[in-house]
Amino acid sequence: MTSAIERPAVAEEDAPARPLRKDAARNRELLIAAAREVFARRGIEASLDDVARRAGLGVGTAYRHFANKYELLTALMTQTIDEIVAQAEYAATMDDPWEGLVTFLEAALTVQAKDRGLREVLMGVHDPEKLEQVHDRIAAPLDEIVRRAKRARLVRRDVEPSDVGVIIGMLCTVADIGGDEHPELWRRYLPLCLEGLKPGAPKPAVKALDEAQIRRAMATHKHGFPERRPSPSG
Amino acid sequence: MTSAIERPAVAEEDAPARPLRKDAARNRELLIAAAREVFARRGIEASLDDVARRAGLGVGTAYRHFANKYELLTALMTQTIDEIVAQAEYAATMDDPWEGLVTFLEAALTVQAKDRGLREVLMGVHDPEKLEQVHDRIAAPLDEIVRRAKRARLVRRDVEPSDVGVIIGMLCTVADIGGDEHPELWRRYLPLCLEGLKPGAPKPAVKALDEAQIRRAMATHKHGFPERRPSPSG
Amino acid sequence: MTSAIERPAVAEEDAPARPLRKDAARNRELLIAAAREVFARRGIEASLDDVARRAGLGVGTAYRHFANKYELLTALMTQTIDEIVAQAEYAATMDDPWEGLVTFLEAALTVQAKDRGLREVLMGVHDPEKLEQVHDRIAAPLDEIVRRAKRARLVRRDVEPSDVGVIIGMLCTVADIGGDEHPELWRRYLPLCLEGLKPGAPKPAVKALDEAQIRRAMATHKHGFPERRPSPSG
Amino acid sequence: MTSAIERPAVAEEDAPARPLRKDAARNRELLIAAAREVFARRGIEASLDDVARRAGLGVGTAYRHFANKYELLTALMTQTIDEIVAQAEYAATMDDPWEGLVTFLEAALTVQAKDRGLREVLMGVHDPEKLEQVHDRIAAPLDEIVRRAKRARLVRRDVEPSDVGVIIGMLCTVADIGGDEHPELWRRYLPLCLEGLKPGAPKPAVKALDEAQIRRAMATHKHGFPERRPSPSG
DNA sequence: TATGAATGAGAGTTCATTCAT
DNA sequence: AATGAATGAACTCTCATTCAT
Repeated sequence: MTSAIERPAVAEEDAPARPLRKDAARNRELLIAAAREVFARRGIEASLDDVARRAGLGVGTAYRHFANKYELLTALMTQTIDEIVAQAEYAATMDDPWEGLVTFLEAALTVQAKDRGLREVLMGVHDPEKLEQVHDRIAAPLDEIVRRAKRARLVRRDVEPSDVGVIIGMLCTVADIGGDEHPELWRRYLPLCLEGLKPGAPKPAVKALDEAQIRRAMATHKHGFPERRPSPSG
Repeated sequence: MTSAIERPAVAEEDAPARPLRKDAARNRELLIAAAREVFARRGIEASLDDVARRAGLGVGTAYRHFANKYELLTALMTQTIDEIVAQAEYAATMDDPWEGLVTFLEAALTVQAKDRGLREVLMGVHDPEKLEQVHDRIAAPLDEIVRRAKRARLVRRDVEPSDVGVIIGMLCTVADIGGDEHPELWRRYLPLCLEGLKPGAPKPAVKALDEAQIRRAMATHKHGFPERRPSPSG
Repeated sequence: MTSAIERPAVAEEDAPARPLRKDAARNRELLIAAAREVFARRGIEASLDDVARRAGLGVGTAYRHFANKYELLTALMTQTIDEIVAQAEYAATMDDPWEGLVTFLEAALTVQAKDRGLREVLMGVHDPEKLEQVHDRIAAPLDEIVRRAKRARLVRRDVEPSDVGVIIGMLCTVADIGGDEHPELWRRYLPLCLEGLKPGAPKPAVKALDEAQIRRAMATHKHGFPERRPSPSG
Repeated sequence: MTSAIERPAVAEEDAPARPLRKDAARNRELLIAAAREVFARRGIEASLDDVARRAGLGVGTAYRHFANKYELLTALMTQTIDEIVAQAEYAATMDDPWEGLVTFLEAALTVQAKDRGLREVLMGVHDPEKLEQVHDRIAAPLDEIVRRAKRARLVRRDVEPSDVGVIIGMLCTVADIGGDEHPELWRRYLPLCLEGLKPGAPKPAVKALDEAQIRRAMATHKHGFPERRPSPSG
C-alpha cells in the first residue's frame, strides 16, 4: 500500500535501480507529500516554488528528483496508482465478486476524491509510456474483478473493464462538484452507476471501449499541459 | 436559442446597446468561433493571442469585444447555456415525461460533449453572479422536468433536480475521456445513469444536494481562474 | 545614511531577513543603480525591462528583488530619504541656525537635483503609508531646524516646516528646467527663496500648510501610478 | 485672449491658412476643451479615446485635427500661451512696472494653477520648433516687463527675463503640491519669490540663463514623452 | 468628413527551468 | 547534494495610431 517508487529522475534510462541515499529518499517523499497538499488545494496550476517551499526545500532539489513539473505530477499519480492496484489485487480475491467490485470502486474513489490535483493529473496524463505501465499493472486484477462479476451473472455480458475505469472518472467529477463541502457526494452516485451494470438493466446501444481503445483514449493529450517547451537558453 | 451576447466590451456607460457594425459583428462571431475551437481543443489555458490568431485578428480586437479573457469565456458559456435552457424548456413540455428527461440530457450533452473548454468553464466558473443567473434560468424548467418524471413514477422520490445536473457533469467527463475518437462514448453511460434513477433501483444512503447546496457547490472556485483584477490604468 | 533596503521581495512570510547571498546582493545594487540612472534620465515611465537591461540582468531578476515596479521606486526613494533625513538631523544640530537651514536645503537639493525619477516619486507617490513614514522621520529634525531659525529671529514667525518642503519642491523644478546642461541652476533660486523667509520680507496673505495638511496634500495621488493590483496568480 | 489657433493638423507645411469649415472649427474647440478637462483631471497619461469620448466625437476625428497625441497637447499649450502672451502684452503697458510684473505672474499662474496636464506639457515640451514660436512671441513683452522694472530699480540688475519664466515654473510646482484642496497655495510663495528679486536682496552667485540658454534648456526633451515610435504597420 | 473598429508593439508580471554557489 | 538566484518566454491587457465603412 505504500509507495513503490524508488528511482530518482536522474537515474537515466535503465540504471539498475540503485536505492537512494536515505536523506535523498526522504526529500523525495517530502516533495511528493508537499505536492499532494499544494496541488490538492490549488490544483495543478500551483507553482513548483510553492511546492518546494511547502516541503521546506529549494526548487533546485525538486529538479534533482523530478526532471520537470510534469514528472512530479506523474510521480503523484504513480504513487496513487500503486495504492489502487493494490486495492484491485485485493478486491479480485474477495469471496463475493460483487463486494469485490464495490470495494474496488470505493477504494479508488476514497483515494481520489480528496485530491483535486490528482484528479486533474489522472485525467490529463501526458506520457503514453507511463500510462502503458499503469495499464499493464491494473489490467490483470481489473480484468479478474470484472470477469468474476460476469461469471456470477452480477453484471451484464457487455460490461468491460473499461467501464469500471470510466465510472471511476465519472465519480471523480462528482467529487469535484462536491468539493470540500460535500466530500461524500460521490457515494450517492456509486450505486446509481452500479445499478446500470446489472443484468436487469438495458444494454446500451454504444459498446464499451476495449482495452486498446481505452489505452489510446486516455493517452491522448487532452488537458492543458503545455507541449514540452524548448528549454530557456540562459 | 438565440445568442444573448449583444454588447461589446467598450460600451461602458449606459449606451443603449446600439447594434454592431456589420464587420464588427462578423469579427465578434469569428472570435467566438475561434475561441470555441481553441478552448475546445486546448482548454481554458489557451491564450487570447492564440484565439485572436486563429480568428485572423489582432489581440487588440479581442479586447475590444471582450473586456478580458474571462468575459470571453463567459460569453461562450452564456451562448451555450441559452441553447441548453431552450432545450430544457422544450423538454419540460413533452408529452412523455421520461422522453422529456432523456431528451434534455441528450441535448445538453450533445452541446457540451464536443467542447472541453466549455465543460471546464461550466464546472469551474467562479463568478457566482453569472452562475446564479444560469441557475435562475435553468431552475424552473429543470424542476418541471424532474417533477413530472416523479409524478409519473418514472424516477424515485428522492431524485432531485441537482441529480440531473450532476449526471450531466459525469457524462461530460465521459466525453472528455472519449475525446475526438469516441465522441459518442457518453451515450453508453447515459442509460446506465438513468437506470439508477428508476423506482426499482435502491435509494442511495447519501442524499442529493438541494438547490441552495448545488448552487454553492458549483460556485466554489475550483479551476484556478484568477480574480478579476481592477484595471491598472487608473 | 545607510540603506534601509534589506529584504528581497521573496521574503513573504516572516523570514528573519537572512542576509543576501553575495552575488544576489551585488545584483540588487546593480539594479538599484540601474534604476536610478534610468529613472533619473527618463522618469518613472521607463520600463523595468529597460532597467534590467541596463543592469545587465533579466527582468525576472528584477522581480525577484522587488515585488513590482512600484516597490523598486519605493526602494530608491527610501534610500534617498535616508540620506536626506540624516542631513536634516545633522543640520538641526549646527551652531548657526541659518547655516543649518541652508545646509539642509542644499543637501536635499544636491541629492534630488540630479534625479528626475526621484523627484517624480517624491512629489507623486501615492502610497500614503510610505509617505507617512517619510514624514514621520523627517518631521522632527525639520521642525527643529525651523524652530531654531525662528527663535533666532532669522525667519518670520509665520514660517512653517511645510514651507521648507515646498521650497525644496520648487527648487526641484528648477533642477528640472536646468537639466544636465545647467545642473547648478537651482543654486540661483535658493537665496531668492530664502530671502522671502526673512523677517524683513512681507508676510504673505496666504498661510502655510500645517503638518496634517501638507501630509494630505502630498499623499494625494497626482502622478498616475496605478493602484497596486492583486496578483493574478491566485 | 481667445485662441489664435487656426490651422488644422492636416494643413501640411505652409498651406495658406485657409479657415476651417465652421463645424470642423467647432470640433477642434470641443476636442481642446475636452482634452483640457481630461488631462487636467488625470494628467497626460489619459488616453485619447477618453478625450474623444468626452468631446462626444470619435478618435478618428481627433486624429483628423491633430497628427498625434502630442500635437493635441501642444495645441493646449499654445492656446494657453496665447492667453499668457496677451497678459504679458497688457502687463508691459501698465503704469506701475512692479504692478505689471506682479500682474503678469498672477495671470500666468492663475491660468496654469488649475491644470495639471497643462503644467506637465509646459514643462515637458518636445517640439523645439513650436517652442521657438512661443519664445518668439513672449520674448518681447516679457523683456519689456523686466526692463521697466529694472529701470525703476524695483528689481536687481542681474535679474533676467528667464528668471520670470523659472519663477512661473516654481509656482506651478506649488500648485501641483496644493492640488485641488489648496488651489491658492502658490499665492503664498509668489511674494516670497518676488522678495528675492528686489535690490535689497543679495545677488546670487549663479547667473540667470540668457535667452538662448533658456530656449535650449526648455527645448531639451525632459519629460516622459516617448520618442516618436514607428507607426504600426497594420 | 466622421466614425469607431482594428492593430500590434510594449508594459507589468509570473513561473518552469537552469546553474553558480 | 542542496540551495535559491537568475533567466526569459509567455501571458494578460492598454493605447497610440491607422483605415474601412
